[in-house]
Amino acid sequence: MRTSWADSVSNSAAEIAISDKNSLPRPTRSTYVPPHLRSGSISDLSGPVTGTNGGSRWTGSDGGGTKPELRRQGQANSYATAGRDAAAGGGGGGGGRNNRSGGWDRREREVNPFGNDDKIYDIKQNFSEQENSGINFDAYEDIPVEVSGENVPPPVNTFAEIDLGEILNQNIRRCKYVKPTPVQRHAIPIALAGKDLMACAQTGSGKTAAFCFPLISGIMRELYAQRSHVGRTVYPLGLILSPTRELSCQIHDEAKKFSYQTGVKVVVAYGGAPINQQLRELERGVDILVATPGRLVDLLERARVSLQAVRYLALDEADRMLDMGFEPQIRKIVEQMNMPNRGVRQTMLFSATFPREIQRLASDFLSNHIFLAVGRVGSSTDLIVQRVEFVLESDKRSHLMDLLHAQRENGNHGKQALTLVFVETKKGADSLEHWLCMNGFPSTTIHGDRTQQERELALRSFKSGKTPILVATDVAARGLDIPHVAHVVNFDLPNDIDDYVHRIGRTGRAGKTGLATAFFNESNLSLARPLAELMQEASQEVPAWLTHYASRAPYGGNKNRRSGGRFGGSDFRREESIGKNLDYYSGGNSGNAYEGLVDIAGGYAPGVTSAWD
DNA sequence: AAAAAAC
Repeated sequence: MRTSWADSVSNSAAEIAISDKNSLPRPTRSTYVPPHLRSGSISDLSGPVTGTNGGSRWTGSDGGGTKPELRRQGQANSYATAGRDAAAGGGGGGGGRNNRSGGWDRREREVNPFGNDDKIYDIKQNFSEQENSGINFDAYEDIPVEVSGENVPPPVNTFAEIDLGEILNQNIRRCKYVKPTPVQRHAIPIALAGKDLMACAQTGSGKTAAFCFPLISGIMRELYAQRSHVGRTVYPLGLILSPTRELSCQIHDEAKKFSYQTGVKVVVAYGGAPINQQLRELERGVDILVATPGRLVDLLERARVSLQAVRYLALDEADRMLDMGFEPQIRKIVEQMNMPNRGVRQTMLFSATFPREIQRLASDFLSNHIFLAVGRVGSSTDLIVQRVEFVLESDKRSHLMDLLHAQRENGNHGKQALTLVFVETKKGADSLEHWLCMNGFPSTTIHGDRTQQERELALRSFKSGKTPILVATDVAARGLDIPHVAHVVNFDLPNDIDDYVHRIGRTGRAGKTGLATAFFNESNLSLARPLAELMQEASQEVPAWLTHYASRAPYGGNKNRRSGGRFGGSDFRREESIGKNLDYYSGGNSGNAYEGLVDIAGGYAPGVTSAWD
């Protein structure tokens, strides 16, 4: 029984894959060029992407003066053919897409990220299993959708409608995805059409796959986009950035599953871990680089990575990536590191929340983008039961203890359900964790003062149930897909309602239900109004005392950018054009499949989405 | 004020 979108493989299988990665046999020379390609002259390398001298894309100095030592693999005929080769386990079929990876057939070298769970070939046998794969798709029907922008491609209802190719389809089946989630149904066709995209979708609704599939598919399709390197500099074609190391790892793990046997190589780079291993991995070739910003800048400054060949840029948790703390770094990476300009590359931004001012800032990186919002009110799903309790600072620990005791007694055979406890500070995390352990609740903690090793150990220990309580700072607030989290406790509430949305989104994933409890007191007054509104929109019970605090809170005091208190899903261009009494889309919108608000999934007539609008 | 992100 699975609860996660991509991590449909059992934890143990995933761990095997991780440990195998460390013992992978490596080619003795990363720059090996197979004999049949050695005769390839440099003039063969002057394609649109790989041409160092005449190539229009590479205008930097990387190749200047030195003789470029580019690898180029045989042209693929079609990836469908490669897929048959791969499925048959056949040896080096000439021209297969898999040959991209370095000229020699490395399929046997590729760790199967699905481990022992790889049973896709008997589709019929697996069909009933798929239907029970733990993804509750019914929970995603009736979902309001807003799309704006020019020439929006229509959504699809099945993966079969999307021409992703046979290999990707096999991986989709291996992941036990039966049909696309709403964000996937809309975002994948938009991305495949080459459009820039800003996409808001609820936590846990399958965003990673929504940007990974088009990236992988696009890289497979582009015959001229051959992987290459100049000296020790590698040139990824796709770049995926995320705000935390653990999230980058998670995206990498999922992307590895999606790209299995496609020949598309995914590499991850993040701080806190020895750089040498990451460098070696990069040297072996990279098509899609998943990274945190700091380590990427390091790699760029060492000239071990160049962004000149990037055709796809995806920012996960994009509003976080563009907030005050990250924006300068992102701007440096995107604007000052030889990355092709917007409009040349394709840019996709994903998040569950998208404050209007961040949308405005993000438009610097986008070219005529399509805005997509998929989700129910509040962007907190109504799969999560939200509770708020008034708890004085001094009572928080004993109150938490009461909750944990009750939970243990109600739980399965006295086993503690996985509980994620968010606190404000790193010190507070350590001290609460220590206190819980002293009081008989096996706990661990994850925050930025711990070593990366400790952080990853904590996460594993929590996932496995060894320490069923994880005390965390906001490092764990976004994106992490931890199956079976039954309860999120906001021991300390965040100051920003968007952070609250992301935190509680660690439960209630993949269509499963979850519980979120918040401890509210007088130090959280600024959150009273947005929290009350959010809960009300999600049809949650709002305590009278909270309504009271909310009514006394000053208007506009918080940076609630939700006009009318709605879920953070509305195109800032639309709002601003309304404000200026201008129709931003007067020219281009007429040909749209959807104009304005259309409920595609729910079967409502247009205009009946007022509750959400 | 706090958190995250390179060495």
